[in-house]
Amino acid sequence: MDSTGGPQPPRQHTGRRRNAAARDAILDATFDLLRAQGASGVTIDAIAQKAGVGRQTIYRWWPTKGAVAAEAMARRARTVAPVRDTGSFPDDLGRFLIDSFAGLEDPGMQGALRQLVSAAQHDEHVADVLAAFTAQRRAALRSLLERGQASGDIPGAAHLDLLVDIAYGVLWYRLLIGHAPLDARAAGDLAAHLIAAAHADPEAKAGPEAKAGPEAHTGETGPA
Amino acid sequence: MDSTGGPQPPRQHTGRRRNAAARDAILDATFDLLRAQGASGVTIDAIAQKAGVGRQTIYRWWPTKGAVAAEAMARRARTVAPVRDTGSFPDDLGRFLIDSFAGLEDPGMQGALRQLVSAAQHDEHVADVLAAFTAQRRAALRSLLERGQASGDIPGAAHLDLLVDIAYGVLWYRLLIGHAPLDARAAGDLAAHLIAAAHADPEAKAGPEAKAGPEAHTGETGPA
DNA sequence: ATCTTACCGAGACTTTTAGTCTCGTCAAGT
DNA sequence: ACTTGACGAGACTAAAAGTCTCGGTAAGAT
Repeated sequence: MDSTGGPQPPRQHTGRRRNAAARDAILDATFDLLRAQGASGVTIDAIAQKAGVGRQTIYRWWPTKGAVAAEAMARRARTVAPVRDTGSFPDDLGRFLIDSFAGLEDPGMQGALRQLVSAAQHDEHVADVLAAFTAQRRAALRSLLERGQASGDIPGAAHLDLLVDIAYGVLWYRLLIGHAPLDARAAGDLAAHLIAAAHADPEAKAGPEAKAGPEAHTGETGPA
Repeated sequence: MDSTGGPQPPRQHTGRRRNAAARDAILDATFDLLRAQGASGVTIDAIAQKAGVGRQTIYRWWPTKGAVAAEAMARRARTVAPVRDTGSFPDDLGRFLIDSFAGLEDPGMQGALRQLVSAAQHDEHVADVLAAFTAQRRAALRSLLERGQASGDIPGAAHLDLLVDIAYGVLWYRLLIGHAPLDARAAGDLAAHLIAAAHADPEAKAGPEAKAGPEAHTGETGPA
């Protein structure tokens, strides 16, 4: 525990300017608590005490506890799963998914991400952060798939958005339900599936009213 | 609101036997509150008042609030998405997915399921119910896919478990993030994808260490 | 140099809600 | 008739979010 900040490091005031050190201490303490003790350990009191900060200092800069936790998560989540370009699209795709899954190896990180989704369901601020984060990840994967289209590894007619949702759907579904592992083998299977599936005719024989008429979209994206 | 039970229907005691009517009233009230007001409206007080029941009566039969909510959800969720057998596997698969997505049309039901996942992350009883529910749904879809294998619509070498996770992964991912619709068109696209993907060689060209040997695991895959 | 402003840590305070405890009541089983 | 155990009601405790106030302190303006 205490991977970054100790319980109560002494710190100077900065007068009438916002204290960046206090801000960092709060976010670090929040992330550490989230990883170490799960959501139940993250209370405003605990954050304030671990960061060596008054509670009001937290509420001066964030509207709710969820907003603090969301920003603490988002700060760390940027470093995971870069898009690479080795020249081989299948390699790049497989590597991207393996990296994405490997970023979840730490049980603390798994728990933190689960809590992020959980909190997003009843805290608008968290929902915003989660939406932005997942959108950025989808965009990263989509850009990779578009490169695969350019190189001919994926046919131009493929439904890239569906492929992206399939990849992240499997990831989040297994993360939240926990019925199947998220290891390198799963990432490889998934990469193989995406490439193979894209090659199959995307306009293949569909179900009954698969090509549903204009009445299909109920009202764009649902609530939440 | 008040789709099933009114606020306070008078009810008789049953003496030293458990009152089944009280039990039903509690579960109905919980489900109605969940649909109508979301998770924030579901308090033990509100359930007890709406059901016309004492709070202790709730705690006599369920260990936590989450357990009540989970059982209330599970009671209703059984009716959705039956597996049909029309003789045409593609039709049956498309119909199953359309039914599954249609069960989420009601925004109240969407919210209720989101709350179920959310609560499962910090309540063991809810997690158990959610695991059992999702496992039952996966088994239903898997049995359908196995019939597709038997009929030759899906090759025998396909990874059925991955296909199942893809279908439910897309469903839950879109439900929880809310970036894309869950309508009949999406269900049709998904059904077409599953059939087309299964036809592509499942042992197709994979990523870098897709068929990972023992050394592929960077640092042992995490638990979960 | 002094004054004003705004942040800081601390802690008392309010409010909400989960969960416990107790009590008088009432009907089923003996 | 008597015992048992569920029932409705409500007081009670505990935990935690969020608000309010206070003395202290340093940056920036006069």
